[in-house]
Amino acid sequence: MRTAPTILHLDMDAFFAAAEQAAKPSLRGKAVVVGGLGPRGVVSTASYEARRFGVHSAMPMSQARRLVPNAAYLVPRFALYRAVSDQVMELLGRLSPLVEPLSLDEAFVDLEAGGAADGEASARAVGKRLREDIRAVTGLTGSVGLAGSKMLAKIASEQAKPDGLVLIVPGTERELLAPQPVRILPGVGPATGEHLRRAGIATVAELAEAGEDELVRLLGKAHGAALYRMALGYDDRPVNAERESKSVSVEDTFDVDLHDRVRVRIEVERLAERCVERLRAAGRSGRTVVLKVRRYDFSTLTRSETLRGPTDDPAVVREAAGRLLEAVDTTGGVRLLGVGVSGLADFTQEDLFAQAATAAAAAAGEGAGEGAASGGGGGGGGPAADGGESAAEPEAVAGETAAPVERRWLAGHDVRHAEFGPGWVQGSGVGRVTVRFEEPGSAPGRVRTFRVDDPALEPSEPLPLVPGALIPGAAGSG
DNA sequence: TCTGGGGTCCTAGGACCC
DNA sequence: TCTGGGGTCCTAGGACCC
Repeated sequence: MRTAPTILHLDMDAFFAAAEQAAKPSLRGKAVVVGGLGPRGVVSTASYEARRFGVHSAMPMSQARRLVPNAAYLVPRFALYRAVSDQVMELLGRLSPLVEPLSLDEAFVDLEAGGAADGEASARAVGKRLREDIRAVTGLTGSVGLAGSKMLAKIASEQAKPDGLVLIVPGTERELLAPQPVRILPGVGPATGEHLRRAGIATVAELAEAGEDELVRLLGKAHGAALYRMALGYDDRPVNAERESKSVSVEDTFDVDLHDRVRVRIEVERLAERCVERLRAAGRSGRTVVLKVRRYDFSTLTRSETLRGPTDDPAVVREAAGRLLEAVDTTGGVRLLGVGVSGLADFTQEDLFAQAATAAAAAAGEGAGEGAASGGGGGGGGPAADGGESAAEPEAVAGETAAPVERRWLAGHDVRHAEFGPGWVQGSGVGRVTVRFEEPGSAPGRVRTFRVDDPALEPSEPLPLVPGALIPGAAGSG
């Protein structure tokens, strides 16, 4: 807890939907819903225009379509959101070395650590300037909360939404929180809220009155104690810029339930491979393999197996996941499968063996020379040291690009036409693809339809939302 | 056309060790 | 032989968040 409101929380407004509206001028001011478009999709983000009709995150897409049949429905384009997120995080990094991203569109910043602000006036000025910079660089709006703690800064940004700034003056926390419903506190969701309601606790004031012992009795040791402190407005968690991920997982919900055991097995193996790809891309390895199964009736179970050492070997993870599957009853059908790896390390067991071998060799007085790749902090992604296979990667891929693969025109994705220029796919089917020709910063554009195999039409990368603004990592840094 | 995907943290019981 | 406790690891599930 500090006496100056120098913890900043930034939350971009309706981030995915706003990014799509910025990318597609014809959607500005219109209801836009981003999420899964399959039969079992849910809403990721709805634009404020769509929220007015009751659409919100996590709502089944089918329900959203009933509420707003005329909205634009789009799949998420994470490459675009990540690029915009990088721009925003770069701006935050200019304020302080202590930036803690919570997701693509949210972060805490410790303004004191950066020397950017030391009191109410300077903090407010920094927040105001940040919002202006974000708008200038990304074309999007973000809301800012400023307070003396993470919890209050987050509550402040929520109150600031959309497109605002709220500063909570230190010392006023308790009176501000007291009349609020308990659900305002982070960590109080539907279950805890209901639990407390049944105990006659509806507001933060009542939470504080109940006392720590009572809350621990109701909710358990950690949760009860944490909630009591938060109810008093007390929160001294530091902004942590160095959080490392603790697990990696992938999962798929199928459009229709899977019944065929062989098919289930194949899907599990595919998921294991995708999971390992992500693991390796992050330069990590893991010891515990987790299989997740959601059955036809939505009942969900997990089975896990801890290996003797960390691995990033697809075969090892695939086989572990396969063993775990054998112990699961899938009669009735499978709705979702997932494979995850936790117990992450920066080294694999093979690395350790290699290290041990190197050490042993060194001890034996042999190869004193260069072997010592390892070392502590190293990012060094290098997979196993042993000779072998490394040559195996690029050429197959290179060859494939040249071949005329069947192109799929994904709704909402960017394209470029040799004659008409940049646009995006509005829809496709029966051999035709409909494109709207517009781009960030342009006037709303017109629609044209082409044959799906029109050679003048090609997929393209997302364009910067503000023409001319630099997307970090795209061109040379400068 | 009910209910995504990627995470974090906590609890609780059993095994095992001291 | 009985009694007791503490700590750590593993597994499974649940709540919560974006």
